[in-house]
Amino acid sequence: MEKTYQPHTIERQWYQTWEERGYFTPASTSNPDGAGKPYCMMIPPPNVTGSLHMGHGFNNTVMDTIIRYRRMKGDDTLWQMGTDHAGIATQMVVERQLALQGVSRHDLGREKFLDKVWEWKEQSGGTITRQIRRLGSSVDWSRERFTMDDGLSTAVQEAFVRLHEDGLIYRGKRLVNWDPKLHTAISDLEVENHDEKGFMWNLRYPLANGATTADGKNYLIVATTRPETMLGDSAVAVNPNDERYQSLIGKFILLPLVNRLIPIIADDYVDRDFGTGCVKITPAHDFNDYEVGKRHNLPLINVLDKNAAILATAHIFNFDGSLNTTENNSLPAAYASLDRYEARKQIVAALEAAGLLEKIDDHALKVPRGDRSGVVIEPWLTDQWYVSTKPLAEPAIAAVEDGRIQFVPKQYENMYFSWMRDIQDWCISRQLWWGHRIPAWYDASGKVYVGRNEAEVRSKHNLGADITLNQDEDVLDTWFSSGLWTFSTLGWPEQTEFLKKFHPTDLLVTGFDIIFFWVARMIMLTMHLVKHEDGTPQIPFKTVYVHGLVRDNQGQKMSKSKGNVLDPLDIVDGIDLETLVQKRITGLMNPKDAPKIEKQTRKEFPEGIQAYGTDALRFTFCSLASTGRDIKFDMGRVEGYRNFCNKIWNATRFVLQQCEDQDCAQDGATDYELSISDRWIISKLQLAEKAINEHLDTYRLDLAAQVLYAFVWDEYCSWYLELSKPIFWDPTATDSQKKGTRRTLIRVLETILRLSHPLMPFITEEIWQKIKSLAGATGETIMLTRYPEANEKKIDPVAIADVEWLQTIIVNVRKIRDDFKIEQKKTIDVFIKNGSTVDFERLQLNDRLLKKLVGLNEIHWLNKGEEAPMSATALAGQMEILVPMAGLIDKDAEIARLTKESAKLEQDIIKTETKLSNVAFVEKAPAEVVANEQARIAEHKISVEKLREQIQKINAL
RNA sequence: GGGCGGUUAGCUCAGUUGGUAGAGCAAUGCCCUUACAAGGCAUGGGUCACAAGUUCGAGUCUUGUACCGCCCACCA
Repeated sequence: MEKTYQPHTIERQWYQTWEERGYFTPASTSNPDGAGKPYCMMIPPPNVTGSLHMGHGFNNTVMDTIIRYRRMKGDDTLWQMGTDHAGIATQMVVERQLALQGVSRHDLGREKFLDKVWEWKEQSGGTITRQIRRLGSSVDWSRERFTMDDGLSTAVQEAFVRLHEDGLIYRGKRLVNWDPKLHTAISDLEVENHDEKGFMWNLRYPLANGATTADGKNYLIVATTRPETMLGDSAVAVNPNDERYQSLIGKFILLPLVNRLIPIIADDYVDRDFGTGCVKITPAHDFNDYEVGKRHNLPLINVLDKNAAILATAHIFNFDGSLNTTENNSLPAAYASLDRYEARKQIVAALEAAGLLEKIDDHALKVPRGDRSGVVIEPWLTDQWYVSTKPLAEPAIAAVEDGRIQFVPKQYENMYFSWMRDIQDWCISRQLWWGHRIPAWYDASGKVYVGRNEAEVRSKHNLGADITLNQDEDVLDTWFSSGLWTFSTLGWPEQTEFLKKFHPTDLLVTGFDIIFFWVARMIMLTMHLVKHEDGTPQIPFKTVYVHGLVRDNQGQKMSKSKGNVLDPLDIVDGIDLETLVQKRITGLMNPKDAPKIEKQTRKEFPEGIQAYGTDALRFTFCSLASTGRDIKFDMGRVEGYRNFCNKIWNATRFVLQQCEDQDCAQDGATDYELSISDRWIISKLQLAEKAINEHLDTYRLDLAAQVLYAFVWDEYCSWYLELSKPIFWDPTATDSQKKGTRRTLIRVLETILRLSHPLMPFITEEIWQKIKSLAGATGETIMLTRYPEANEKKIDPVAIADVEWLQTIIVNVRKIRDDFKIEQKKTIDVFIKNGSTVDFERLQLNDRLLKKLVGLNEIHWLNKGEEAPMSATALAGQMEILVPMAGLIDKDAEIARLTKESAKLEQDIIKTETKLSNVAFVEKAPAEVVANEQARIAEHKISVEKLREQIQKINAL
C-alpha cells in the first residue's frame, strides 16, 4: 500500500465496478424472494442542464449515506434518479445563447426553438449525472427519468385531466404576477419581495360636480407608490366609518389627466389612520384593489401591455370576465407605449404642472421581483389556468397532523401548516415554450375542451373533423410535473410492480427552500391522484428530512456574483489557483466584480484547493449535517477528515504488517486467546455500533460521524493499536495470544470499514477488498455486506475497567515525563504505593505492556510500610504512582506541580462542601446524586492530604 | 405585523429524560518512537447573550430583553 492515502487512485474504478455489476438496483431485482422490506427514496430532480453545486453535494451525501445504510441493513432499496426540464431556467439559458447570435426565440418559431432546447439538453444533460456519480451516489441508473420523457409526460397529462374532471383545475381571467421581461405569468412563490427605497406620492384628486370636503377643499388627497397606475383608477375608497368623508361617499372624482368620473366608495379595507384615509383603487393593477373592486363591482381598467408599457387605449373588463364596453377607455396619448417608469416620471410631472402634486415622501417598500428575471413583477389581468388548492390542502394538512408524514426536524411542520392553511390557488400556466403543453383545445369560439389528446377531445365532445381545434399555447409550471415525481417515476398511471412495491416512498431529503414549491405540492397532488387498493389516499413519502443551505465560511450564501462559489468536485479533485480564479470570474453578470472576486479568491486560497477526495468531502457534509440549520462550509473540516481517511489508511498498513500471511484465527479453530485489550476494544466497538445505528436511524449523521471518528481515531488507533504492539514485540508472548490479537485487529478493522461505508464508500471498499480474506469476510463488495450491529454480550465490563486503569497509569507517567522533560528514550523506574490487591493483580498482568508503552525500566510494588525514594507523584485514586526524582526531577518544579494539583482539588472540595451543607440538597436530591458527591469529596480529601505530605517531604530535603 | 430558528472555547459546532461543560480546527510545549509529521504525547482556553422565575440543583424548563438569521403577510 501507498504510504499515504491517495483518493484519486482509488475512487475512479470502484464506482464503475459497482454500477456495472448492478449493485445499485434493488435486491429484489436479482433475488425476488430473499429481499428485505422495500425502502425507496427519490432524488430531488436537479435541472437537467445544470451542474453540481454544494447543495447537491450535501443533499446527495445525506441520501447516499442513508440508502447505503438501509441497503446494508438488508432492505430492498430503490433510490431513483431523474432530472427536471426546469422550464423557465432552461429556456432562459437557450434564449441567452441564441441572443449571442442575435436570434430570438420568436425568430425561430416554436418548433425550431424547441429543437434547440432539446439539442442543449442532449449536449449538457449528462453533466450533472456524471458529477453525481463522482460523489459515489448509489442510484439505480437503469431507472433514470426525465420530467419530459414519454412516460412522465403521459403522467402529467393524466394528472391534469383528472384534476380538471374533478373540478380542481379551472381557467380564469384574474390578476396574476406577470413578468414583463419573460412575458409569462408566475406563481406567488416565484415572486421575491425585496426591501427597496422609493417614494410616496401624495396626489390631489379633484372632486366633481362642485363637491367639497368638510374643511372646504375641492379635492381629496390620495397617496400612492405607483402614480402611473392612476390611469387605471376606477374609484377612490374611504373607510365607511370615517366621519370626515361621510358626505362624499357616492360622489365622484374627476380623475386627472384621464378626465374620467370615478366614484368615491366606502370599504373596510381602508385604514382611516393611514395618510389621509383616502385610497385610489386600481383593480387591474393591484391585488388589494382587485379585491375591493370585486366587492364593489368596479370595472377592471387595464392600462399596461405585456411589457408593462402604457397602452394607447385601456382594456376594460368586468369581474365576470366580460369586456366592458360602457366605460370610456381612452387614455392620454402622451403616455402611449411609454415604459411604466418613464410614464411615471411624465405623469408626476404633468400632475405637478397641474398643481395636483401635494408632496413626495421617502418611503421604504417591498418590491416584488421575479426570482428568475429579477425585474419588477406587475399584477396583470390575463387568462390563466389554476389549481384549486383549498380542497387539496385539507387532506395534505391532515396527513402531517396525524403523523402519516413526519418532518425531520419537526419545526418545519409549522412552516408547512402556516402556508397550507392560508394557501392561495396555484397559477400553473406559463407563457413559455419549453415544458408540458397544456392538454386543452379551443374551438373557433374560444370554447375550451380538456382531454388527453385531440382525438379524445373530439370523440368525447362529438366534434367533427370540420371543427378546427387549437391546442393551448401555454405550458405547465415545472413544479406541476415535479409534484408528481414520486409516483410518475414509478410508472403511474399504470399500476406497475414498482409502483405497488415502492410507493409510498420512505424518505425525501430536501432543502427547506423548496418545502412550498415542491414538498407541499407533492403531498397535495399525490394524495388526490394516487390511492391504495381500498381507495384511501397514498402519501408520497413517510418522512421528510429537511436540511439547511450550504453557505460559505462567512455564512454568506454562495453565488456566482459574490464569487464565493465552491464546486464540490474542485474539493474532490483539487484545483490550482489560476484555474479557480478564472472559473470564478468568467461569465459574471456584472464583469466589474471580477477584480474584487479575484483578490478575495487569491487571499482565501493562496495555494488553490488540494484534492481531498470524495470520502473526505462526504464525511465533512455528514459531520456538518446537524438538523435544522444552515451549514457554514469550512475547508479546515475537509482537511481534517482527509486526514481521518489517511489515519484509517495507515492503521490498515499496520494491521496488514501484523496480519498478512499470518494465521488470524479465521478458520474456526479456537486456539487463540483474547487479551484484556482485545476484549476492551471489542466492548468499545459494540458501544460505537449501538450509537451509530441509533444516530443513523434518527438521521443524525453528524453524531454518527462524530462517534465513528472518535472510535476509530481515539480508541482503535491511539489506544488499541498501541496496546497491541507490545504483544507482537514481546518474545515471551504466546502464539495463541498473538493470534488472538491479530484476530481482533483485523476483525475490528473490517467492522470499522462496514460501519464507515455509508459515509465513506470508496476508501472503505478499497481497503475492505485488501483485508476481507484475512478478516474472514466473504462477498464481492462491502456494499452488500451486513451493517454491524451491537452484541451486548460482547461488552466486557472487567476489560473496560482494566484498560481504564491502565490508561490512568500510562497517562500519569506520560504527564510526569512531559512535565519534567524526561527524554523519550530514557527508561525510568516507577514505584506503586498504596495499591489494592486488584491493582496488584492488574500490575502483574500488564507489567510488560506498561514497560513498553511508557518506557519503564522496572515497576516496583511497595508493600505496606515500604518507602520509595524521593519521587514525583501522581495519584490514581488511592494508588500512588511514583517516579524517582534522582537526577531527573527538579525539586521546586515538583512542588509547584503538586501545589497546583492540590489547589484544583481543594477548590472542588469547597464547592462540593457548600452543596452538601445545603440541607435542602441532601434531603431532596436523589440519594445516588448525594452519595456521588460525598464519595468524591472523600476521595479528594485523601488526595489532598497525600499531596500535602508529599510537598512537605520534598521541602524537607 | 405574525411565526420559526440561533446566541456555548479564538473559529465551526455537539450537548439525548435538569445532576461537576464536550469535539474538530486553531494555539502552546516536547518529539522524525519501526501504521501515519495528513503524525505522536502533553498543555492552555468557557459568568453557556442578558435579566428574572421554577427547582435542592438550570447550558438544558418558564417569562422577558438584546442582537443575528430565515419564512410568511403587508398600509395605499
